[in-house]
Amino acid sequence: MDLKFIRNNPELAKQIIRRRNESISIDEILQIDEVRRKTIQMRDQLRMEHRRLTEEIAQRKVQQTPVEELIIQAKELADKIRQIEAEVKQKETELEKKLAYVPNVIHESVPNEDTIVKNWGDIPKFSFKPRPHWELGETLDIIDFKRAAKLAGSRFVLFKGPGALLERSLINFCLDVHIKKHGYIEINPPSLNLEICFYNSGALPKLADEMYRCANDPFYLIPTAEVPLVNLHQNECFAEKDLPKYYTAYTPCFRREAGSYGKDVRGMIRIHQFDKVELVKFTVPEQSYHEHEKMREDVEELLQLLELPYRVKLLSPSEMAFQSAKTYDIEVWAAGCEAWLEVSSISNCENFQAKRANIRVRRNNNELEYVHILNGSGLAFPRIFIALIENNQQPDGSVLIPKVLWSYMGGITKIE
RNA sequence: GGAGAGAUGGCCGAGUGGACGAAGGCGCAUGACUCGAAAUCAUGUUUUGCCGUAAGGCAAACGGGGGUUCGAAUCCCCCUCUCUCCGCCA
Repeated sequence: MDLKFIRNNPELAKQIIRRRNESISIDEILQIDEVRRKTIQMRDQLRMEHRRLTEEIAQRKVQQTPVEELIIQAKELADKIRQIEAEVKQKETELEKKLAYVPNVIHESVPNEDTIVKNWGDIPKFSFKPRPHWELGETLDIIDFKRAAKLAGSRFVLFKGPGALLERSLINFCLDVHIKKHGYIEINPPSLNLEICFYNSGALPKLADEMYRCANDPFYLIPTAEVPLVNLHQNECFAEKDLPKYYTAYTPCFRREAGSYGKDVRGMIRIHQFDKVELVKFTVPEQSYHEHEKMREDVEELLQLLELPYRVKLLSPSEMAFQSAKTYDIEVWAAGCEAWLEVSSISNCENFQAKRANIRVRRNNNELEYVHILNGSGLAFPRIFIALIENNQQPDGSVLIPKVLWSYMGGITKIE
């Protein structure tokens, strides 16, 4: 929601804030905006007068008639303008600060409660009690939490031998499907990004506590490749024929998990650094919901190829990310933890990020318009790794590798 | 890290204090000419904010920020990025 939207639809804006469980005050914003506009009018009026004076001075200089009196007048005016300019700037800053906390609109198809819209695959049955990944990983010597803790403390993981290979294979497999089959362009971006990029994508200011910040440099570690991918085209203007644009990137993702001390403490369901392949699309507005469904299919296809049972959840407004207008979460079943793990979140952010990052499209009719930007995980790995080894474990403690990964695993079909 | 050069509209490129939102060229759009096209000619061709139902009006912007001045693309300071050279390094 931008300022104009709020100004034209104050009641709707308030309703959206309520439904999303946000707390920013629309009335306060409108109040500041009104003062701001009045001040701008005053400023522009004075500037006009000042300009007239300046032009008069220039003319008189040419005609060599005296100008001292005019200069004194202009000087006074200039002082006054400087004052009012400062006021305008102050109001604008104040307003900007508030607007930074205004979330995106909600798409009409979003329900009030989280809704499961699809189930795929059968939950695996076992003749024995399936073990969780932290046990399996230790027995197979492919995950080492103790040594990871030596390096980085709790909530970090370290893959070893075939485990490291499996993680790497998963990454490559996902990238390859997106690149070769779905037409995404691979990007390998910096993992440290400038503050402005986080603001543009919607991570800042809201999630400041969730991110790692560099002490001596103006960077944050990215919590997702959504940040660099969305910002690739910062301050750019597409030609309509160049859209849609599909990007994918593998990056490590860093999250402080500040608000989740008691949650998912065992294993690697929730860790500070994890691998993820991300998808981002830039589209014209009228295509974005179609592209949103397509992106979801792209992600689902990976899970089907990996033979992991999953369900698709359409999120309610209070569960959606700040920048998203509509989000699907995809969750896989992990037999050892006996839980559905979120492995992808697929969002249409409409023009929210495009407005912040100033990314537009020159339409065929020559008009300028903000693009729509979508993002989705495809996929988030340690959790895929978890589901894979937990679901594919055998009575003897070994783990079968799905067929699609064999070539990536150098022919290994089983970890034992 | 040190030294130097640069950043102007969709692109190239001029502009060292007032007549510059910005010459000239290219590109693009529309029109004329043409059976049609090319060439040629003519006209047009940035964005943002504020006011206005609209037509339109006003203001701002020459990498970003600050300063000098009645007046800044032009002078001064800081920053960013690009290029060249030196140092260092996977």
